[in-house]
Amino acid sequence: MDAYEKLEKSRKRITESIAQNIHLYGLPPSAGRQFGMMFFEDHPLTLDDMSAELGMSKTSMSTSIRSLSEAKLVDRVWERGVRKDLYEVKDDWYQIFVDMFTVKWRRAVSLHTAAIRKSMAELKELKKADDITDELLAIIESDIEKLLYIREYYDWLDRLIDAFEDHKIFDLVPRLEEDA
Amino acid sequence: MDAYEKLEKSRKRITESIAQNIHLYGLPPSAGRQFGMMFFEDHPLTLDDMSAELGMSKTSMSTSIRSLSEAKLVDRVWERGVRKDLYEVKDDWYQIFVDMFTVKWRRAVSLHTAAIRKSMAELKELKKADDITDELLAIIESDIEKLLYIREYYDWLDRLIDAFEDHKIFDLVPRLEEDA
DNA sequence: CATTACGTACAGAAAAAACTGTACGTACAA
DNA sequence: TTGTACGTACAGTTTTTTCTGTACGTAATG
Repeated sequence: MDAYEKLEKSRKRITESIAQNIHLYGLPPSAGRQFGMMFFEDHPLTLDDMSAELGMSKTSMSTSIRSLSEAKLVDRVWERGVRKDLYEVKDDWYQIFVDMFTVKWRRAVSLHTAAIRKSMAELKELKKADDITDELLAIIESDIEKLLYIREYYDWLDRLIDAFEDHKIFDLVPRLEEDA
Repeated sequence: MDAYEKLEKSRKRITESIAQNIHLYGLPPSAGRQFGMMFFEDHPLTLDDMSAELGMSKTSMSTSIRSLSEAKLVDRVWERGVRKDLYEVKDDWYQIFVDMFTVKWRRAVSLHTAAIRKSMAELKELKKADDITDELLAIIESDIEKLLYIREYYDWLDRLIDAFEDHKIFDLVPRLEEDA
């Protein structure tokens, strides 16, 4: 094995490690491979570059780069005189984490909150109905209690997301461990 | 639609909302449905109960309850005189979030860190070889820089996980919003 | 001891997700 | 205007995941 192959092997291990864990970002392994490969390239790549490098179809590159882009792991960049779309990985992994966390959980909180609001309204309406037995009323009250609890939880989650988004999290857990 | 159906509809909305978002916990929608259903039941359930309630096979219940258990969303409980396994959802959603976060990311950090250590050692070894061109050496140095960066990032992530695990996160983002 | 109830391993079926090639719309170039 | 290069929508295929039914090991019961 020559030096170049050894280098490739070293890179491949890291890339595969990323590929195996990218599901934490809601992305398939191939997107992780794409990200890893781009991470070791020091310049923006076109879809054709990626296609050639990974031996996958351009269509796949197109769809997965969109996923990577929506999860904010890559940026589209412009270069004078280049007609093709160019992409590069973001270089701030802390910010990548924050963005992923924010995007993914904000959406979840939003969907859940909407569902809770609707169901809560229905239950309160139902409570007023006059054909309600005491037994059923107790269940309704119990469900309302549960919804109040999870609404409170989602409020906490929302504030947690804020703490990431506005970087307050770095006050609690500093980026750099300054050694003496 | 009678009152009971209305109640079911209200519950179903919440349960479906959970099912659609449980992928954030690395679980399939059906596990979310299972969790949601159990959330509204006020007593522990057997696999047969779940099977009947969700209209799915007992085998499926068994496998998905294991996933829910590993992700620490449910607990197995014991009841005198009951031979069947009983499960109930954890009632502390804040702790559920913390556990999921901890379990999922700790594993990722561990795997990544191991990969980085290996590749780093290889690269340092490779640097010493005498058949290395200046060009290749520059690439190796560059890769080492990159690995140093992500190692630092994973160290931060590890400390972030600590902050969740030991509940310091609740100092930054308090559980209860105490209003005046 | 035999019997019964229970959970799950395993293999196959069904469903979902990822990937590919073709075809088309758009935009720049000549 | 015509031609060319590009990205992606879409339909079909492959791969992966999820779900089911059968069969078996284990433990409690009589």
